[in-house]
Amino acid sequence: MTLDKSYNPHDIESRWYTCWEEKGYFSPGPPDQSKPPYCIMLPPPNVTGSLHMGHAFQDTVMDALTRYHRMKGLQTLWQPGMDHAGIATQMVVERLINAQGQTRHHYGRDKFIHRVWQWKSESGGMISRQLRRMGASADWENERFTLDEGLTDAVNEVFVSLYDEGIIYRGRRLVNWDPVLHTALSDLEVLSEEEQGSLWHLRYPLWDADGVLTVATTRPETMLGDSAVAVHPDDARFTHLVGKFVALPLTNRRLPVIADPYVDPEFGSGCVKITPAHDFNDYQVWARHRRSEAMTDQIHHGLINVFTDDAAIRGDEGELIPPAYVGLDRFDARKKIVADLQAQGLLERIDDHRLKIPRGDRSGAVIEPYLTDQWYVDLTRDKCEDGRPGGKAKITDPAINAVKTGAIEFVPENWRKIYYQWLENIEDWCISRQIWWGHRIPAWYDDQGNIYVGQSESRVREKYAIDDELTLRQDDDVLDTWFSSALWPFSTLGWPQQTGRLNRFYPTSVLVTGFDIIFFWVARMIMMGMKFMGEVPFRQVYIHGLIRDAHGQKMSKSKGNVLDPIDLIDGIELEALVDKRVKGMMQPHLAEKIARQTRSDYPRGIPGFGTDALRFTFAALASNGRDINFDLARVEGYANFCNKLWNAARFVLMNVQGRDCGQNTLNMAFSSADKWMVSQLQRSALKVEEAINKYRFDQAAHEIYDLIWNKYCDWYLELCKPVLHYENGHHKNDLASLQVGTRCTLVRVLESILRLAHPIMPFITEEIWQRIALFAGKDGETIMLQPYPQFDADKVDEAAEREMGWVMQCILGIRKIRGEMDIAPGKRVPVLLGNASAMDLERLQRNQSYLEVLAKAASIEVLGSSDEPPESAIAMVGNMQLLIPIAGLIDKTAELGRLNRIALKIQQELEQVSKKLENQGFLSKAPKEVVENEKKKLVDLQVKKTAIQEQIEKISPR
RNA sequence: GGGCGCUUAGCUCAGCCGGUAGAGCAUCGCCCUUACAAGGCGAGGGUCGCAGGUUCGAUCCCUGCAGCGCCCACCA
Repeated sequence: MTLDKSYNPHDIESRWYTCWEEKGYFSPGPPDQSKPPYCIMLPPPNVTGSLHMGHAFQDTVMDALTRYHRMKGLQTLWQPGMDHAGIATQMVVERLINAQGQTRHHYGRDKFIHRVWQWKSESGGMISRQLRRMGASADWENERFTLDEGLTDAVNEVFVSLYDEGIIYRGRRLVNWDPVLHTALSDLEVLSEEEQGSLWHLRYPLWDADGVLTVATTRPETMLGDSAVAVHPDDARFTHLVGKFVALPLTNRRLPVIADPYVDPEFGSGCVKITPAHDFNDYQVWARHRRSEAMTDQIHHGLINVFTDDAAIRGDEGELIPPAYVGLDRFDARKKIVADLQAQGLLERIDDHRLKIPRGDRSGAVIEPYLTDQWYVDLTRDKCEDGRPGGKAKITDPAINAVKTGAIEFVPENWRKIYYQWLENIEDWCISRQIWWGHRIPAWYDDQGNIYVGQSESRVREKYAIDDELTLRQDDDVLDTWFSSALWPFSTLGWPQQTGRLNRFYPTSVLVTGFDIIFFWVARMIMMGMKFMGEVPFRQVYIHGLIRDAHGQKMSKSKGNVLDPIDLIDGIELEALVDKRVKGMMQPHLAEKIARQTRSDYPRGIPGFGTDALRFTFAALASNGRDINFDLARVEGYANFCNKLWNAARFVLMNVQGRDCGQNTLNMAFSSADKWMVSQLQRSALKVEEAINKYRFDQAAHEIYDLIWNKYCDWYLELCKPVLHYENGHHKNDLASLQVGTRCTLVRVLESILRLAHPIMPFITEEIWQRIALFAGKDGETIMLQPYPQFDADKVDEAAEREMGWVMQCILGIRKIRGEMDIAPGKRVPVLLGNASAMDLERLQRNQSYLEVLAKAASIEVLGSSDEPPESAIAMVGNMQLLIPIAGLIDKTAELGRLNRIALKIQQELEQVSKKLENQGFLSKAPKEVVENEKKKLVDLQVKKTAIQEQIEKISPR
């Protein structure tokens, strides 16, 4: 049972993960009714997806929380699963079959869906395998998929119930239409970017008079669907034309000139063409004027839709659309229309113009506002005046209140505001998609177009008493993927069945997610949770930042700066990394640049750091919810940290194996160092716990790092050495009696540290724990199920802390002189103590061996008040002087330089402090402790100053 | 147009209730000391974006400005 000479993450990680999973440690286990359960829902990744840095980070946080609470003894569930990701997945599979020269229409709906399922079973589970590599202790036995039977039941149940209540409705209006994917999208799936475009100034001739009215537009091709021209009511340039008509060029229609405050007189020509079927604003203007007398012609025409599903000019609007344009794609139509207008002298000019172009988030296609029938969730009840079916209050209200009342808490808090703003300005949610992969809308139609909504066709026939003779046809559309995601916190737990899991784990404890899906997902989960469970879906929402590269750039394929978490764990050769980064890159020059950059950034590829190092890095970088610049150097540093822990464990094992380390001894003696170490452990345990409770994983990680490296390794292990190896030193008798207590402390503190670090670094802590637990008097199958270290005030020992503080100051003082004087570390130096108090002498008595070993002191002599010390280098510990004689050891000039630097620093501080103390305002208004503190500082500095000054004089050449 | 955030060491970031600053990495010395050179010991490095204000005292609170970033929104 020894540890390998060096830390090798790879074999221990796969070994322990398999063991944990097989033994069922990830499942929640039996409930402890005395404590509340703890539950986290994994934000379901897309089945198409593979693990990226954002996931890896998020999973680290969730797993750390899960392991922490499990160790705290709570019944803990981390619910995993995957999302069917309708559009994304359909696109992936379509691309596959396109490569074989087929389209989904060759397959037909059923066969295509079958093909997608087949694809899912072949290559869908990659991300869950990768999650396991991250050490995720999720309840895999109950993994769910949004298209599972149970989840589909939940979706149908919710849909039907909201429909029956009038909250879901079907309506014909403008939607965001993706002409490439041929589907409607919700507002959220449309991203507007500023792009360079033009503003065309078009002349519309007056109908009954000479002259023209110039309209400015960014979309000249939609003019075929114009219904009016609008000006501002107060715009004196045009008041005489309001109520008159203009001729729509290229057609023989006349359009009314209307006045509407929507128009900005300052912009363009001050006249706007109103094209209600192709612009959301125009639609509203039109709606305001549709019943006016001027619009009489237009009522006859209705809304003129000029596009097909592909955004080409349509031919079925009769004579409204001139045949010359029919069938042209929108961008070709634009060119032809502009050219034709120009030929007729109706193009006044073209200005360069920057404008926002809406694009589909998946296809990148320019989105068209398009008039179609779609299904909506009503989120605006009290804002709309048209006659939608009645119902209760808006379902956004309880969602807003859940946060306002504090039932749900955002961490960090400021995301609340963003959440409110969005929910308060929301439009109805378009939930139907014209694709095949997803939950088919549970609505059926008869030949008359009547709508019947129910869980299934048979339920519908029953519910509406429809005869079997009557043919019903199910709606072809599927639901927005986010509709099913919105139900995730309760659908995965069994709803609509009232299962034990549902009762036990809903509401869940915390949702861990990125700010980018607050709207897509978080808000909708809260809405649906409040509606169907009558209770919040989670009590806290921890919002984390985005993972960027080391210099704050977003990671993206086209920038070639993407890191794959699995590569950081396993390592990757340079050539493989280059291949990966340029594969599928369309622009060759970009590929070349990325390849060059990659070769220079990672000349030897990326070494494998192991999962624990990666996880620790994520934890250490996770401060306060802001974006995270991921620096590879940090992982390297934390891999070294793992190695440090590993070697510390080796040291401990070497010293406790086969020896008495206190398992059977009752009355052990403990040294001050032992007590100090135990005391430090308490303080750290408290800080780590507080940090985790605040989601400050950076603070938790730093505390653990500091405890292990600085306190345990650098100080405590070194302090143990004189005791453990006393045979080689003096003070034999004193130290021998401490050996058992030291071994005991050594191994027990290590064992506690492992438990403390386990939520962040599960693998290395388990591996070591298995080897040392027995020596620490622990048994158990796994560290995973051991109790988390708890702060114990009784084990805080302030006396020991003071004493060790003194010891450390002595050691540091001597080391400082040694370091700055370049005295070889192996060389022992004599040390003299001047001006030592009785307390100093007592402490020396108890701790002399530490000074001898850790500071490499050859001898320690106490000077009497009348003794004249030799020329020495000096360091101060309180009022006591540590002196190292110069003779033969130290360069006098160098020591003088050092002393002068110290003197200067003291002088500066002294001036600051005395200035403060001379300030009457400070003395009278500052709190007493602060003043006292400054006074004490002043005295200390003066003592130090005098001693240093004397020393300078003493060794100065005269 | 509205909202949010950021600016601290060469780099990446902490910094609580206001008492004039810390970490990791990088840099520079000295060391292969029997856990660890993936290491040890030591050192240097900051006008806390700028300008005001409040205060005995401001990196911290307030106001303004500059720069950077993000989110939302219907100027054709």
